[in-house]
Amino acid sequence: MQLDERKTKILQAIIRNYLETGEPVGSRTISKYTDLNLSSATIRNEMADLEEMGYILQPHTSAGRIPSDMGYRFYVDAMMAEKEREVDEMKEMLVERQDKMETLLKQVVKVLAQNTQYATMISAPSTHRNKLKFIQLSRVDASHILAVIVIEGNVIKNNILEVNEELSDETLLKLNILLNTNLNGLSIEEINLGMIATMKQQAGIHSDIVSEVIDAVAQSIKADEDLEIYTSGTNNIFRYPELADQQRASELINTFEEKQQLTGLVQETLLDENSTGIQVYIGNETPVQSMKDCSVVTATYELGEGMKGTIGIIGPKRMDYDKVIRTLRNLQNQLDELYKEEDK
Amino acid sequence: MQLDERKTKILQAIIRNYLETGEPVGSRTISKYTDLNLSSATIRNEMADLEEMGYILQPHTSAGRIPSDMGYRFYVDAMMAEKEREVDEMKEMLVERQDKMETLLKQVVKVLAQNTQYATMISAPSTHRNKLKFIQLSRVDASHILAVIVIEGNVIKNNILEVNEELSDETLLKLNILLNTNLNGLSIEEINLGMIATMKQQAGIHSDIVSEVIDAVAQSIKADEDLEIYTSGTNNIFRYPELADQQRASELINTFEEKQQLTGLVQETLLDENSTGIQVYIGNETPVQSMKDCSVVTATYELGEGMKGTIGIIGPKRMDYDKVIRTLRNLQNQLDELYKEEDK
DNA sequence: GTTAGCACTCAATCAAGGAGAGTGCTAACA
DNA sequence: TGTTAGCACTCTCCTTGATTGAGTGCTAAC
Repeated sequence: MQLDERKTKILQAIIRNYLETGEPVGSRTISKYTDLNLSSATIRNEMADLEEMGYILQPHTSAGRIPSDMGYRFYVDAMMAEKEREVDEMKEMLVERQDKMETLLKQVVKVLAQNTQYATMISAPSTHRNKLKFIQLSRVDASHILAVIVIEGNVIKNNILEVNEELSDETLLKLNILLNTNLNGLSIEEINLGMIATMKQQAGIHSDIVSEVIDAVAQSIKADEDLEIYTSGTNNIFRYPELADQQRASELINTFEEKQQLTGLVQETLLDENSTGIQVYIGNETPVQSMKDCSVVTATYELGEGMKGTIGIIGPKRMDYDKVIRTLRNLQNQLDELYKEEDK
Repeated sequence: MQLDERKTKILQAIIRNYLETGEPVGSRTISKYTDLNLSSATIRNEMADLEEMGYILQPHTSAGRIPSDMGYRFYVDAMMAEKEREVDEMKEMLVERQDKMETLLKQVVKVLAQNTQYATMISAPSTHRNKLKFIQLSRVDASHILAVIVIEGNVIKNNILEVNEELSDETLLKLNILLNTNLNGLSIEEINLGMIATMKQQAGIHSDIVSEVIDAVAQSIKADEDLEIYTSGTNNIFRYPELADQQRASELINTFEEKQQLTGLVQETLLDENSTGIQVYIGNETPVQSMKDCSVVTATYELGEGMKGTIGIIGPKRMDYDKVIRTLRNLQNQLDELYKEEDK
C-alpha cells in the first residue's frame, strides 16, 4: 500500500491534533478538522489503512488513534525537509558577553526551558580538539603546586599537584617557560611522546613534574569532558500526563540529576551528525533508556572550530517539533555570533 | 492536662508505628504493639486526650491517628535529648583525599542520599571568613589577564580580566609580588581601604589593575557563595506516597533544580545554630515553602575555622529521624577528620 | 469510490452495597 | 476510681453493575 496524498493529509491532521490535545483522535474530528470534505466513515477506512501500515495505533479497541513512533518519524522528516522559517523572537534574551562559560551555559539552558516548557540540557563544548592557550604552575604551599590550564575559548581548569621536594621560584619559572614554549598552541592530540621526552630531558631532575603536569592536563580535560552537563526545567515533565506517572517521572528525574546518564545522548549526537546539526529521536530511538517514552531533539552548537557541544530538549512524543526546531536553529546562530564577538 | 508517662509511651508508640508504615494507626495496634498491657479501649481514651492536646490527629472520623507537627516535634526533641548512640557504619565509604572541593561535595551528597533514601543537599563551605592563600596574575593574550585566587582549603577561583594596554612580564611579576605580599593570609574582611590605597600607590600607573583584581577577588567569592549547592537523590521523594503526587513532586523537584531556592535553608541553618549543629524542621517550620509537607534535617559542618557549610536531608515527616541524625553526626566527624588530615 | 447507518466494543463515570477498620460511649467489673 | 467489654455508629475503600458516550468495523445503498 502507498501513502498517497490523501493519506498523508489525514495522517498529518491526526498528528497535529494529537500534538495539541494529547488525546486519541477519532474519525469524526478529522472529518471536520480538515478541509478534505470527507465523511467520518471514509476517514475511518483510511485510518484503518494507516494503522495497518504502522503509522498510527489504537490504545484500545474503541478509542481514537494516536501516532506511532513511525508516524511521528514521518511527520518530523516531512517537516525538516520544508524550507527554513524566518527567525526573530528571543533574539535579545541571551545576555551580555560572559567570561565564564559555566554561567553562560546555565543561562542558555534555563532560558530554553522557560521558552519551550520542556526539560532541557546542554553539554559544555568538548575541548579535546582544542588548543592549549596557556599553562601556569604556581606554588601554593610547601608541598603543593597549582597548575592552571587555559584552553582556547577561555576555558580554565585547575589542578593541585602534590610534590615531594619544595621547588624554588626559579625552578618554577623555568618549568613554566618550558611548558609554555613547548605546548602552547597545540591541541591535546598533538602532544606526542617525543615531545614529552624532550621536555623531560630539558627539565632535568624535575622531569617528574613535567610528566605529572602533562598527565594532569590530559586527565583534567578528560575528566570533566563527559560530566559538564547542565539541565533545567526538569519539572516541566509534569505538564504532560503521559510522562508524569511516578515510575516514568522518577526515572527521568534521576537521569537528569545523575548527569552522566546524559553523556550517551551527547556522544550519539556528535556521532550521527547531519548538515543542520539538528536531530530528532523519537521514543525508542533515543540512546537513553529512561527516555523511551519521550522525544528528544538535539542540536550541535559550535563555539569556534572544534569546540562542539550539544543542546537537548526532552519532552513528550507529542512535542511541538516545529517550534522546538526553530528555537534550536535560532540558538545555534546566536551562539555562533556570540563566539565571533568574543573573538574580536 | 499533663503528658504523664503512659501518655508519652503511647504517643511514642503511635509515632514509631506511623514512621514505619505511613498508615494511620489504631488503638488495637497500640494495645498489642506496646508492653503496657492495656486494652484498646483504654488506649482509645488516652488517644482522645492526646488528640485534644494536639499531639496527634485523625485524617477522618473513623481512621486511626497520625502524629501532628507538634507530635513529631515532641518526638524529635525527646530523641535529641537522649545521649548519643555509637557510630560506626559508613566509615570507609567516603573517599580518598580529594583535591577538588567540588568532587568531594558531590560524592558526600550522593553517598548520603544512597544511605538514607531521602533527598539530600550540601552547600559549599562559605569562604568569607577565610584567608587568602595565594593570588596569581598571568597574561592569557594581549588584552586579557587571568587572575587565579586560591583560598585556604584549596578553593580555587578563576577570573579573566580585560586590560587596555598590554602588560610586560616584569610588570606582571611586580604586580604579583605586590598583591601577594600585601594580601596573603588575610581574610576578605581584613582587606581595608587603607591597604588598597597603599597598594595602588605602589602600583603606580597600573593602579587600575590593582583595584580590578581586588574587585574580582571580592566579587568572585561573593558570587558563588550563595549558589554552590549540590543535591542528590531527588527522586527518592517518589518513595513516599505522601510526597509523590504531582503538585508536590513538581514543586520539590523545581526547588532542587533551582538551587538558589535552597539558600534560604542554608542561611536559616547557619543562623539558629545550636551546640550540636543539627537542626530539625518539621512541616511548616521549614524556611522553604515547597517543603511544607516535608521534614528537613540539617547539619552544619566545619572545615577548619570559619569554613562552614550546611548539609540537608529532606524527606517525609515520617522520616527515620533517629537514623538520619546519627548519619549526620557521623558525617560531621568524618569531615572534621578529613580536614585535619588535609592540613598535615 | 463515497457515504449512511447500525451493531458492537470499550473506557469512564456514577451510584449502591458491603466489608473492614476504627471510634465513642455506656455499663459492668475489680 | 481506673480499666475493660461490648455495641452502635461512622467513614473509607473496594467491588459490582448499570449507564453513557466516543469511536469503530462492516454492510448496503448511492
